[in-house]
Amino acid sequence: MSATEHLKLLSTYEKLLSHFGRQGWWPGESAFEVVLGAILTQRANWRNVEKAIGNLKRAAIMSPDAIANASRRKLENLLRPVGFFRQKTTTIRNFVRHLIGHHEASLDGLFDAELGEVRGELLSLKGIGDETADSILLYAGSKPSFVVDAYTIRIVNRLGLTDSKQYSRVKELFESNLPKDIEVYKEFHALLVALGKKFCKATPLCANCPLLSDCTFPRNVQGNVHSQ
DNA sequence: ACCCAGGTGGCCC
DNA sequence: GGGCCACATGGG
Repeated sequence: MSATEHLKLLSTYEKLLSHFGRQGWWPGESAFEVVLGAILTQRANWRNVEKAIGNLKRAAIMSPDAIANASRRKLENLLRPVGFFRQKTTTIRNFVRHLIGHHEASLDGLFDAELGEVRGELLSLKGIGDETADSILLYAGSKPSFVVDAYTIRIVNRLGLTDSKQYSRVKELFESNLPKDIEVYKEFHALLVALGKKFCKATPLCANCPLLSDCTFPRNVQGNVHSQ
């Protein structure tokens, strides 16, 4: 990546921060709740994730042990609002069983290893892929692992920073061009999601987009309201 | 009646 | 590596 593009990435962060303000991610009262949210939000609206987490809290099932002791059917019913609830129930049960079996039910125990090692451990659990692993590492474990999502890829593609759609490539783009700062990683990802939700859908709503002048997305296509 | 949401894994070539 | 599919609920 050229020096110009390096600066473009940094200025993108500054522009998003001044436009949207601090996002303060991840929403959640505890590290364990962040882990659950990271799994539950896979291809799901956050509103529905909040419902499911509310269901767990009301049922007093918010610890690794409580989840391990709950029946599959009980969990599935509580998690129903997020969609893909059978898969996510399996993933969450696998996660807490791993935590109990290998780390005495302690998240600190899980995170008490090198980033790459913990990442590999998370990825070995079925249902936890790149984005979920990185969300857990960054927002629950405070480890410097940049989180890439569909919006992130779409946005850097449209900014002309890369044409790659590969998770690992885009992650590397951010990690090799940003200061290795947990707060920057946390905030940048949250800001990209804020931008994505508001302006960078499949059919973009470009009017008032704070990055309009940096965008290389083809103009004058149907649905694209880039100003002439 | 559509379309989409802060993905993942399996299978195919 | 890329393309396609199932997984499932709820809001616009």
